[in-house]
Amino acid sequence: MQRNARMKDVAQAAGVSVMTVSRAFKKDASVKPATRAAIIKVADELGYVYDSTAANLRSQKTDFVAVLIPSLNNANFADTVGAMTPVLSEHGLQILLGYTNYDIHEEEYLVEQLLKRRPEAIVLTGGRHTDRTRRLLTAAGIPVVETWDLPEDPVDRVVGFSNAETMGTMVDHLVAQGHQRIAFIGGDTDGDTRGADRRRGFLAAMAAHGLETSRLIGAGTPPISMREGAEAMGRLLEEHPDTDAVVCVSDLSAFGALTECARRGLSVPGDIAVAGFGAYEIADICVPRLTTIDPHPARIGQEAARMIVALLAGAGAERRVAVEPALTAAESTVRV
Amino acid sequence: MQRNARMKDVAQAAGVSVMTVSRAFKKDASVKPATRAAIIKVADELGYVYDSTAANLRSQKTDFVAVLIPSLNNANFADTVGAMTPVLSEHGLQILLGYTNYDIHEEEYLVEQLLKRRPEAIVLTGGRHTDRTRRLLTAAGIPVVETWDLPEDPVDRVVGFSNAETMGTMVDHLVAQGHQRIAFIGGDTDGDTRGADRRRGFLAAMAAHGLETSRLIGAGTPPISMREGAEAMGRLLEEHPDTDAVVCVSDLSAFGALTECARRGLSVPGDIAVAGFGAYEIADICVPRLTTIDPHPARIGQEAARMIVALLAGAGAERRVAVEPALTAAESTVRV
DNA sequence: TTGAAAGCGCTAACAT
DNA sequence: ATGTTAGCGCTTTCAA
Repeated sequence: MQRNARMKDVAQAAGVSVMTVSRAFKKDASVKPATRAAIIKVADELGYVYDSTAANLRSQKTDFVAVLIPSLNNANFADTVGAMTPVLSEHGLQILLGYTNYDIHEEEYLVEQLLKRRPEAIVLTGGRHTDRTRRLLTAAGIPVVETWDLPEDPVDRVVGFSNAETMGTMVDHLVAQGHQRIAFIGGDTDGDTRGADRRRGFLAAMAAHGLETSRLIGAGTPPISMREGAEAMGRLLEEHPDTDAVVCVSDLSAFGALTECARRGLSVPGDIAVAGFGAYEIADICVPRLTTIDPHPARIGQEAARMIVALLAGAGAERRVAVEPALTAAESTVRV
Repeated sequence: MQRNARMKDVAQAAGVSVMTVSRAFKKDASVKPATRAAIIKVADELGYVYDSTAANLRSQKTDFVAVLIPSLNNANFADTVGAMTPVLSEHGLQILLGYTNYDIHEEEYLVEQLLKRRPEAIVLTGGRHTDRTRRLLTAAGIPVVETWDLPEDPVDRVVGFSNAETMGTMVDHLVAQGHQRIAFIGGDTDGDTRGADRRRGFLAAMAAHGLETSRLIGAGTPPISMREGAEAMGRLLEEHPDTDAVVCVSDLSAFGALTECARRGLSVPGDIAVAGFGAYEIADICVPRLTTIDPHPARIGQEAARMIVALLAGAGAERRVAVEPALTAAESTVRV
């Protein structure tokens, strides 16, 4: 077994031309089955490994799809990527993953780096980017899909939902449960643009109900952890002891808030109702179960991947696919 | 701004040769600053984007490091990858990530696919692979780093710890707390080889203490979710009501077990002690806090990345780096 | 400090 | 069903 066999070596050993080897490897129907079998056998013996870097250059196709998410360590985004993978893989496409740490400048850097790899398409999380990012994306001339948002002026295509509007559903639910003095626990900065949109949506919905919007607790720099959620809950209970419900920017911070209540001997929802966002697994198993909003992360991924496959096949695709989030009311806000 | 400018176009527009443009882009000191500035300016105006696919082929370097993890949706592995990223990125290396769904055959497929992309090195999770995977890896002639395990016969290099031996620490701790009738909740299959190693380690440690090893609860196909942990806890309490402690294969299943106790009105650790594995954030915030083992996922990633950087620089590196896990005793197993 | 020639390992296009 | 020729967009190498 010789090191670093090339297609040429396989061709020589099999007594055919390089082109025939190339065809045999891409399952071109025009290669005689016996010839292909012989080639595959020889290639195996030589330990030949196909070199896609050469194919990429010659055919001007990399079969890469660049995907940018805010964080690797987030079940929601993992679900979106997880749902994209089989759809893309089925069409020979491979994901080139990057994570931005919730920073649009980091995103700009990554977009620049990834475009050099000549992906066939690019998927972003969120609808807010630097001007330069937008320029780079537009100039790249490939399908661009923004997800987890539904911006007014998408770069190209969008699959997602309005984080702001969705909060209206949550506030409506809490108000219907009889809550009025409702607080919001979220990030201090707009680094997590989706989190910031949720805060804005919360304020708008409260105002629409004619409710006071002073109970805004900053829990730290996004993403907000369980611990930060717990700390914020502590501050909320001290600064606004008469609060009767709290909406958290995610289920993780909401769970942290729950634990703080447990440690203080407060009953949820008896003393205070707690709601989250994201439909993480924890929401459905913690005690009490968390009222949350399911943004259907896997559906977003699937739709985005389908869109890309269609566009790369030269077929059309909608510019805007709305994936409607669903509120799941559970024990943490519903008094029995 | 013209579409698809090449280096040649930039060279023409700047009135220099392609080679000078190439040098200007890689910050070759031999290019006169003024020349470089002019080239960068022209490139910008043309909307030129460097094409690494061509460079990859010619220089036989992709600057890719392939990294395989069992699942995207796991904070432990995300931490490992997250710690590798900055170290590699600093040296111009980019991660090409794949996930195996805890399946060594899926791993084999991915290794085969990824090697075609000609990565400079490859990082795997775990020390158990198919024979073909091992052959492919060996033949690739690049640094191979196995992580999250400490196999006897590594393919090349290892950074990790013994999942089996680490369980000894946990059993010792529980025994020291006065527990004897200790159960284990883990996967039904060996798909998660690390989980299976933990189960084996648990059995060995129990035997070493002369304790009964019949309380093995299968919680489903790995990875074991919170929900499966809760269900398994339910079965454990029914089948072996006199159990006084339970070790779970991960903090996630352990948390599920905790919630089941809470729903049944059982006190932890008063009625039964519960321990996990992984030092996930939840272990340190749930009520009661979980006794767990911190395998230092970030340290594993950092060491693996450093090893790769060293090897690619032609420097030496240890074949075997042990990262010692640490037990954190907390409320869930310690009676006050 | 810059340039010219050659070529990385494949595949498109055309030929037979 | 298979082969020949040319070339993808860079960088290596050698030269000046």
